[in-house]
Amino acid sequence: MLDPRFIRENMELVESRLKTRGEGVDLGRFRELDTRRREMLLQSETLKALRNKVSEEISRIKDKSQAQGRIAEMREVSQKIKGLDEELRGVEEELENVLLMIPNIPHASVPVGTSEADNVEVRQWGKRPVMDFTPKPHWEIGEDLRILDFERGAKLTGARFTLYRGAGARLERALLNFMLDLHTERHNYLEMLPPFMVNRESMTGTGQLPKFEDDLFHLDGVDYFLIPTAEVPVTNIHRNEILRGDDLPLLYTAYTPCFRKEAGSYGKDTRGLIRQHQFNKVELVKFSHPEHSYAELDRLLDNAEEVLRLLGLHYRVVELCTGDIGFSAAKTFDIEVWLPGQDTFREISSCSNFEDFQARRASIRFREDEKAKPEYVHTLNGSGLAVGRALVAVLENYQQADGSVMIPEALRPYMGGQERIS
RNA sequence: GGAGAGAUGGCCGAGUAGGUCGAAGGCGCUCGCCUGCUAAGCGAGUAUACUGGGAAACCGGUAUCGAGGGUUCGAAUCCCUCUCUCUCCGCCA
Repeated sequence: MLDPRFIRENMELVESRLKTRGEGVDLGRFRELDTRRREMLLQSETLKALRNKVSEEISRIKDKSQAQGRIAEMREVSQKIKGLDEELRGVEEELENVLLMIPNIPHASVPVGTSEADNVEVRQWGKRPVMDFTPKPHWEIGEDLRILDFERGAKLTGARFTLYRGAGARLERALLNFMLDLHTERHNYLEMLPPFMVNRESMTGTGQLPKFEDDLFHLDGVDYFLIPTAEVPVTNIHRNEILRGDDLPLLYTAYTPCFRKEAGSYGKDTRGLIRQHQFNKVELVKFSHPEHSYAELDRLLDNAEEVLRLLGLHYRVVELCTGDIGFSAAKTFDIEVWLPGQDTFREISSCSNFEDFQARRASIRFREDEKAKPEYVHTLNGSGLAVGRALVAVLENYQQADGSVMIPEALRPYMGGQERIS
């Protein structure tokens, strides 16, 4: 959520900055409601001040029969207040809804663009593996080795669900343990294991709601949602809290499955593991001092890249343009891993600084020191990494001419020393 | 799922015949005094949000005692609903 006061005072600026996202945001409604709200608030509060004053006078009168006139008067004042407050509540509710639907303002450094095509490549690491045979896509590798079973996944649940079998299941587990160990032991993140379903407040805090309810799985009978990313529970750990400035930055990592309806992606990536309704992810989340959040973003991105470097996987880093960054983000870098089986780079991590956008929604603040006023923290997060897609990358990059797959050095301790899947 | 108890400020904890309670007291914290240093002691201060005025320092108003409604001139205190926590029973990994 943007700061309403900031919008009020910088209407044109906000409107033009948001326009670069490609969504026309009309702030006229905001201005109308905001003005109306303050007018009504003033009226209501003036009457309340009067009532408080007179009520206090009444309390001092011993003989209440002397106070009948004023009591009657206040009865009317109270009626008026009640009416005003009711109307005010309606206005505030609508204002809140308007505010919750306004996306974050992109950081000044974000390249302006309208689509994915305008994203800017920042760097590449490693190079494409040399293969003297035609590389297979991972779904073929997985089926041939009988470690991925798409048909039975579909039987058990439906499209976009997969059964991992044997070494496939273990490879997935190896990857996520490897990632968690790296981030906790080498990068100083604190491991969390949060609930995999959360309530509406949490989803609103990070920005999934109210705008993207269609993308979420909702439980029947209780108002809970399956999390689409660990970002939601982990960021909301500190919802409605005031943190100590000394404790910042807080670095958390968490493995969770992620559940997404992928509404609107019908027909896209229908084969293989790329786009599933359920996938595993190791997430990195930071609560940062506002002044250091961009330095923290660079570090977070590097922490995520480190996973790929240790796995020896070729990748590139892309800076998303204004037209492509997410609703809540002020700036985002994607990491895309090379997939020989598909002859292309595919997103495997997305690292963002949300600045105070989520912090304001979720009311996550800190005090610089004991005396200081609370300020909003900056929240950041990034995948470190998407485990399913990492498995895809391993299969496709380490496939051999004979159909087997070499296991990257770094993962072997997690595979009981196994060097190859065949 | 059944029965009961509870939810007050950073923490602990008073406050139920409704008014002077944003809320006693203690702890913690901040500043000052004092002691050669430390501890102890003494004094003052110590919530948040919105809002009006002001360049600002700051001054004023309103709200907040789990959340939401109700009764009343007036509610932390009375009534209703909900949420959460704890205890016991049942069920269960």
